[in-house]
Parts: sequence; C-alpha cells; structure tokens
Amino acid sequence: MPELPDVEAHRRTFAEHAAGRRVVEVTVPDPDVLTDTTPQGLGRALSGRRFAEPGRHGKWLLAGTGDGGPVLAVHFRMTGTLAWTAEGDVHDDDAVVLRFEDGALHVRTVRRFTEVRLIPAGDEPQDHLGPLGPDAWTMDRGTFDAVLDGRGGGIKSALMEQELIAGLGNLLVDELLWRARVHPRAAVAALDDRRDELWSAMREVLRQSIAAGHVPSGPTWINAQRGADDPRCPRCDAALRRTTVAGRTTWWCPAEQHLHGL
DNA sequence: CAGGATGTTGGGTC
DNA sequence: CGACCCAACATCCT
Repeated sequence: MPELPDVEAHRRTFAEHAAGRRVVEVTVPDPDVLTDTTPQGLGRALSGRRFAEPGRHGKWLLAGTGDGGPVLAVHFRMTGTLAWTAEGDVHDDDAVVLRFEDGALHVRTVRRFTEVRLIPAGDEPQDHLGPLGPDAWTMDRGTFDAVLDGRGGGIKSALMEQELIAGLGNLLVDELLWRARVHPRAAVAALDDRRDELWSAMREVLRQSIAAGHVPSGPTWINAQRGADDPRCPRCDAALRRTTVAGRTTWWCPAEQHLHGL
C-alpha cells in the first residue's frame, strides 16, 4: 500500500505510540528485512532508548532517538504496514517488533521486500537512504520547477523517479496526471505551460491522500476505477484506457488527457 | 495455472 | 551521461 500518504499515516502512528517512549525490547522475526545490521545490533542500538518525533522523507519513515542517537529507517515497499497493539503478540507477517511499556509497534510485510535500516548515531540519514530528491509534500513550487527544468523523457517516468522527487508512486501519479489533464507519456519539455496544473494537482492529491492516510478511492478518484468491470472517467464518463508507462500499469482518460504539443 | 500487484535495484541497450 | 526496458526479489489473489 505504501506511497507517501501511507507512510505519513505510519509516521503518525509512530508519533502517537512511540515518541517519547522507552524501548523495552526489540525482536526480529524476519531478519531478512535488516540490510545493514543484525537483530542483535538493532536491539543493542535501540533497547532502553526513547524515540524522538518521527520524520519522513519520500517513502522512508525515519524514527530518530534524539540527541544524535541512532535512527531507525523503514521502507515499506509494496506490502509493508506499521501496526500498534496493546498486547504485543507476534503476528505471522511481523518482521520487526518494538516493545514499549504499554504495547508494541509491529513492522509487517507480506511480500517481505520491506527494508529496515539502522543509521548509526551521528550520521546523516540522507547518506544512508540512497539518492533521493526533495520530498513531494514539503517541497515548494520553485523546487518543483527546478527539478523538472531540463528533464528529458515522459512526465510519468519523471514524477515516479525517486531521485528526482521523493514520495510519488504509481497511484498518485496516475491520479494527479488525470486531474491535470496531462497524458502520462507527455514529454516534460512539452509541459512548460502546464506546470501550474501539475503543481496544483499534485498538491491537492497529496493533501487529500495524507488526510485519509492512503490514496482515496471515492467517486472522484480515477484510482477507484482501476480493475473495475467497466472503468470510466469520473468526469466525462469516457472508457478509461490501460497501458504500461514507465514499466507500471497506467490508467488514463483518452478523452481528456493530452500530449500537449507532441 | 498464468499473470499481476500501490516499490526498488541492478544490468543491459541505445 | 540520460532515459528506457526488463528481470528479479516473495507472496497472495484473481
């Protein structure tokens, strides 16, 4: 599930239950999710420490321990979630469990691509996450323009590129392109006069998705038409088209979304 | 049973 | 170098 809005919801869960609390115990039912540490290393680094307010960059959840202490970084990939339970019982899909006095946070993953990293005390988180562009939600309009200026290729692949803009995924990009009435294969270079529409569509899609904690699938969202028996444009009722763009299944309205000059 | 799934990476191509 | 394409990762669902 996780795109930026889902991770933001997990960040809120983490903030509610873990910020300011002391870690009692760390267990790692699936050590494969640890890419740069071991269950013992993770336990040694976190046990007894208190978490600070968690942060997020793109699709990474960043849970620091304050005062330059180590940072727990979680990337949920496609099927990861974060759950709080008062009982702390280990679930089948649990990969990492952080126990506190009054319950536990469970990093869960079905397909087990989820990645949990331990950023050593004093290190910059950015140096451990691979190349990431500015966060899609917190960046400003000038940064958005700067990132697209001079970029070749298509708009969907650009918006999906985490090194360019961090946080947008397949659903969000289809949704915002539909709102901006821009064809997913439109060349970035052909969209100089559509930047306002792209920017406001991105802001609006992110604002509503973050409020919901996921990409909504209501009647005004193209996302809800994905895989429907007879997928239709929520605005004009045209039959939606399904193609592959940037390696991902892409839904778009052939009546409303244009190439803009190509 | 084959194919696809909201993500990323590494390899190869042009 | 810049952009594209595909396979692979592990598991579930249609």
